[in-house]
Amino acid sequence: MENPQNLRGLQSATGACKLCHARDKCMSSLFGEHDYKLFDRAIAHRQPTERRELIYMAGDKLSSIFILHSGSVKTYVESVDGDHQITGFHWPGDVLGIHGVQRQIHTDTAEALETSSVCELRFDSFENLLEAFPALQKAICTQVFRELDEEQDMMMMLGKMSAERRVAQFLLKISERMALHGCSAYYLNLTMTRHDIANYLGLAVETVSRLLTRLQNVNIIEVNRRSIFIKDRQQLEHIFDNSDENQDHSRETG
Amino acid sequence: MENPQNLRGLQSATGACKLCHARDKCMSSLFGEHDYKLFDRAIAHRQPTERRELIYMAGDKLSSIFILHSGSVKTYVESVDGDHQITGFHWPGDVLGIHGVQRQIHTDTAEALETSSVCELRFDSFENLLEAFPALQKAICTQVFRELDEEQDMMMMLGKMSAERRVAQFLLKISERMALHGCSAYYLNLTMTRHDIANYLGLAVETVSRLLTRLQNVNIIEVNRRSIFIKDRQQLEHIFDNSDENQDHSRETG
DNA sequence: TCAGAAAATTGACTTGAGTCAAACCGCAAG
DNA sequence: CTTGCGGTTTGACTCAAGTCAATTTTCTGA
Repeated sequence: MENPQNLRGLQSATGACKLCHARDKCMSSLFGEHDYKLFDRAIAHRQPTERRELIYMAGDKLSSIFILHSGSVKTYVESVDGDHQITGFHWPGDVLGIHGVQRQIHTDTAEALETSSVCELRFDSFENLLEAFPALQKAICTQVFRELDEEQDMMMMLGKMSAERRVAQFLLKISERMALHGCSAYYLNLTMTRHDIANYLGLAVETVSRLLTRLQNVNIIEVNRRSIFIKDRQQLEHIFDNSDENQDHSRETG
Repeated sequence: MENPQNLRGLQSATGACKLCHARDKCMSSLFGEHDYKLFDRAIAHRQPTERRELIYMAGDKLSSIFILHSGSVKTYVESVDGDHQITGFHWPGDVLGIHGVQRQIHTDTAEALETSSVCELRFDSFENLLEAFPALQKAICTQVFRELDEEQDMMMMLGKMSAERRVAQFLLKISERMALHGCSAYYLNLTMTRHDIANYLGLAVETVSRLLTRLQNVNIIEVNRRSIFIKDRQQLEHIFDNSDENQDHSRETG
């Protein structure tokens, strides 16, 4: 197996991190000057991944983690019967593959939603990786705990929220995320299909479609296929946290 | 702040781990002879926690993690509007509080379902804790990644499964867990209310109740309040993974 | 030992969201 | 420019699961 310090292939990215547009969102920014160079050297760039192509697959041996450089990605887990649940959408700076890092087997599958590129951080064992990059420990920890938090939010959503509320939350989440990237928080350009959204939110496609048009009819958003313009963010937030004052206790609260 | 090596209070547990009945399920068992003694010394026993009492609360400063020694516990997260989602039920050997360990703030609340006791592992910072107990790093990692996996399963359940399937899965999960503890895998003695179960599964109490009686009527289980006897495990598994061959694609699969 | 509260069950009724089916739109390949 | 296909929307209808309400059972504490 390779050593993190080794360069890998022709496309190794020495110095590339310094120029990377996503640098401030990437964990590379957490390294000091010295470690940073090491890190930069250990990173390899892959050929861009096309829409529908997989970056890795559940069950695969895990020998790298990936940092999304550009594009967008969905991750999902599969159940026995071929059904699957999308567990997250990802944007530049996000780390992919962390989930399986300890058992060295991917537990989820990562699929590009559009042409995307990832930086690959190879290692032969998790322990060695952390030894080679002590600064990485904190970064990975942060990432893992963030995922735990996100999954908790998700459970709350899937267990307790009405369809309308889910859609509102979804739009708000994307909006916030876009803002983080210096993109408009109001003009969203979705890269996932309605199917993906529906699956992620635990709804039927038709329901998502209907709710989007309903939100359009009451002048909260403007929908045009994959583009969504948020006209009245306040109302959207209101739907998210009040959900119209009824339906609130529609499910058991323990 | 205290140091992990310091004993804490009169109830410090020197040697107690060696005698603990839950030892083989506890992370103390991961330590070698030397580290083990240190660990044992750093652990303090608390007064037993009564039913409905909290072990810790979301938002509290986190200065310990807890290992459940006896009894059972539920953890839940709260949303803005006072609603909450139960994120897990816990049994002896389980580690509680890991979730907030990095930010040093509890993100969930742990409440005893019956008189329970926990072992407390105090520390002033996560880093110091790991320094003091290098062996702990792996144990905590394992725990964290297990939680990630469990939350993924949970998302799958909440997003995709019919009510009947959820209940079947719930019973099977409890059954497996009981078996791990040397208890019967067939005779379950639940410590949580129907409300708790309903909340956990994202259903209404009435639905849970009805499904349990339905399963009883078709002779798969026998229900008597909190006691459930699994008469036909195979059928139960069948419900879980086939869910009657219909309803399978009731929700979008992306 | 008894009263009141909490938990659990059951029935009747409602409804949010799913299913089925048809039509529509827009891009990409020929 | 046409055709096809994947993705999206819309309408009509159904049903799983929720709500409301009443009753029973069990627990708790004075």
